[in-house]
Amino acid sequence: MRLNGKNRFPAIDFYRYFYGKDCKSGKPLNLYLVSLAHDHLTKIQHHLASLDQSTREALDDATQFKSYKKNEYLLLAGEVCKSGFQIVSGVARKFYLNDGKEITTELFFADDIAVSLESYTGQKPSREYIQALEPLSASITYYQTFQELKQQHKSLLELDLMMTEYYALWLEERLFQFHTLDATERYKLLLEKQPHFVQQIPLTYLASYLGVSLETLSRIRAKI
Amino acid sequence: MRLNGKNRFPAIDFYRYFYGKDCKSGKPLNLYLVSLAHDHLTKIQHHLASLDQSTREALDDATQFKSYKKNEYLLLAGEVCKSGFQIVSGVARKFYLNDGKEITTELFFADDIAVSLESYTGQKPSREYIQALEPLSASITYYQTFQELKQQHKSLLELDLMMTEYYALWLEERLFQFHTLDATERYKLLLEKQPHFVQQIPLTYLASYLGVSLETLSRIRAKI
DNA sequence: TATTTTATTTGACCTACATCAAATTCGACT
DNA sequence: AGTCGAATTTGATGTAGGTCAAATAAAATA
Repeated sequence: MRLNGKNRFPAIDFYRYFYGKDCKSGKPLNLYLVSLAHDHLTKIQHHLASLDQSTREALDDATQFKSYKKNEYLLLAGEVCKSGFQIVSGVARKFYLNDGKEITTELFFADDIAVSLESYTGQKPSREYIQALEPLSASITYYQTFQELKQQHKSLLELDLMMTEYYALWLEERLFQFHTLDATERYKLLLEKQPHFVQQIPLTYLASYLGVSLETLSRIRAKI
Repeated sequence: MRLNGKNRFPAIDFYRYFYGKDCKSGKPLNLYLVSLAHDHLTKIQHHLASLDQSTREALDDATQFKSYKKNEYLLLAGEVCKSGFQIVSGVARKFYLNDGKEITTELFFADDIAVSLESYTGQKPSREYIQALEPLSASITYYQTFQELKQQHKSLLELDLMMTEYYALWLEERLFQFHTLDATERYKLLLEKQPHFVQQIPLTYLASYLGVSLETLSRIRAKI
């Protein structure tokens, strides 16, 4: 699949976690990442822009489109995550089951790449589900193929490293937020920095993603 | 610095996050990683073992030892994390300040590699501190040097990717635990799987690492 | 060994948030 | 428009764990 010249593996949501200040006090927050993630994404963009022609073509040729209906699963727990899904359009979520309850850990929008890292990197059964929340189309790159491509094109190996670093930074940021912000602050931050999350994601999933109960999130919204 | 043949960049604590069951019920836990991290470390070990001679020597030559006194900082907030620290002996912690309070995010033992990822990968001022908790010696590899080595030796680029993946998996596991276990369960798990943490780390830091107050941890210990 | 300092425990109280349950609003479909 | 089911809100109540303060215990230093 080719997108003639248009960057692939690009944005991973450019605005995600580009936070600058504490939403409670309004004063600069002692924030872990602040603009870090932003810089890191810029780095990735640059890297992508400077991929040589043959690499880009090899990469494009290795991918294919696939469409999913609303609520359809891109990945089921128990399956091996044999490919990475770059969202072309639509919205998806990643979640796991604990004690019979779904815990949503990540939300995916256009350009984001959805994988279950543990399953993908180890090629073992996933404990996570990836589910389309609305009709969705994704460009798919198979693990096996990408592994081979990385051997042939060092720049793709570098790309993989950068994206993994980015994910790790994102996880650090998430941990940071859970440790330092209360539910209201987390919601306000989301509202400020990723308003599309709030607009497009059903409350249940949003609450789970923010680590609060549905009822509490509802009260928070009423209060603000 | 050479360690004639002995693997470097190795363990990162082989037993870390190799959990199999729920400490509350004793029944198998719907656990995210279970043996995943273990497998991933095995993969890293294999990769290390199969580095070719020239690569290993280049790597060894690029490192040097450094010793730190108790409470001395390997990295201060505000500084750029210009190197990775592989602990040879001693114990260290990573923490940041929030609202004047220290939040400990990671504990390092022999063979672990201590860095501030955001600072290291972006070569920008760190928001985290890394501090020796007792007399410590570390083998140091400079960022700049390692970047160059990665260009010359693809296997080191692959190594970096694997280690970053490992760190991301570790972060996922940590998030998982915070979402699914209460303070007592987290402590019990730590006690079961990483007893050396409990033995060697002062309670204050341990509490912070577990995300509870000092007093609560003290009560948990009294209760068990 | 006595004395100060630091680490840990214990107690009393409080708050953010969960849980359960009922009410309401919103949408989809006939 | 009217009906059914799902999503969201609102209410009442419970609790894990935080905070502040005081009491020990342990460690360091004179």
